[in-house]
Amino acid sequence: MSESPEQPDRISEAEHAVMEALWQRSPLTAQEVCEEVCGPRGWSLATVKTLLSRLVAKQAVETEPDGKRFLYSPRIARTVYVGAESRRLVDRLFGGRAAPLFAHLAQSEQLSDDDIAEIEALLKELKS
Amino acid sequence: MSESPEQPDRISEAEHAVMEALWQRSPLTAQEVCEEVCGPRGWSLATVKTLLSRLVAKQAVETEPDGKRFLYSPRIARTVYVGAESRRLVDRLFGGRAAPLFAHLAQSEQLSDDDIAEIEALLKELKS
DNA sequence: CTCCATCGTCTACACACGTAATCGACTACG
DNA sequence: CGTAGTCGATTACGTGTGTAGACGATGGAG
Repeated sequence: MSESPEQPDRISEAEHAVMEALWQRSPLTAQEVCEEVCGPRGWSLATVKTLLSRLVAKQAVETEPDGKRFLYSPRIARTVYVGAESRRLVDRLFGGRAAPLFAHLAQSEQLSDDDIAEIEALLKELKS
Repeated sequence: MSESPEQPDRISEAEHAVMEALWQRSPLTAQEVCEEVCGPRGWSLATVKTLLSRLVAKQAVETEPDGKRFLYSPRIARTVYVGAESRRLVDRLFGGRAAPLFAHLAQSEQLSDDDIAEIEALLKELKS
């Protein structure tokens, strides 16, 4: 069989920071991405360029030529990424069930009153 | 100052599998850990030995001599590990707020009816 | 006492990741 | 037209990780 499943390469932590910038606004040049992330993470432009290349190789980002440079845009939606990562965590730590995760967050007091209110509202909505 | 903060080394994915075995039952010998995990992951005993050493180095596992071999036990509680990992995810993907995670799970239909019922019960409890 | 099975330790090696310098091509200014 | 700046591509290098073989000590069987 053709190697279709193509389990998409994982996006690393550093790469994720770059993705966030692109999810916020795109397309961006490498320069612009750097303006977003180099400060907070203390990176050089070279680092961002490397990360962008790797993301392109991983097919997580696509390029569009613009004169002599490239414009970069995400090729995978943030929701998809976030969903996959959440699922990974839930699978790995909670046997695939979301309720124990919730229970854990609740018990360890990582839920604020606002969170609880918000979740209640969501629940109500879900039941209708 | 003495190097107290000692941000504990991260436990890698493979190491985590070993931890799960120890959390389920401990103390165990390397041999016994292997009986638990080597099959499913297709590992050799040597691999488990390496992972156990690294976990000892990371102070995530402690040893107790038993004749010529060691018995291994977890040094960090599963709840602590799970809490830290959950927090990491929530911080990285949802700006530290748990409600959006919940919303995401709900929207992507990763919540079963059972989950919802269970969470409702938890909520009721939280409010009392 | 001798030898073998077994234990933990050491060493190994390829690949991913974080981080960056360098290089050859090209463009825009003078 | 030449040259300085900028761009992506290539190369680099240390560390962590996945995976495991080799080795020296040692305890138990005979």
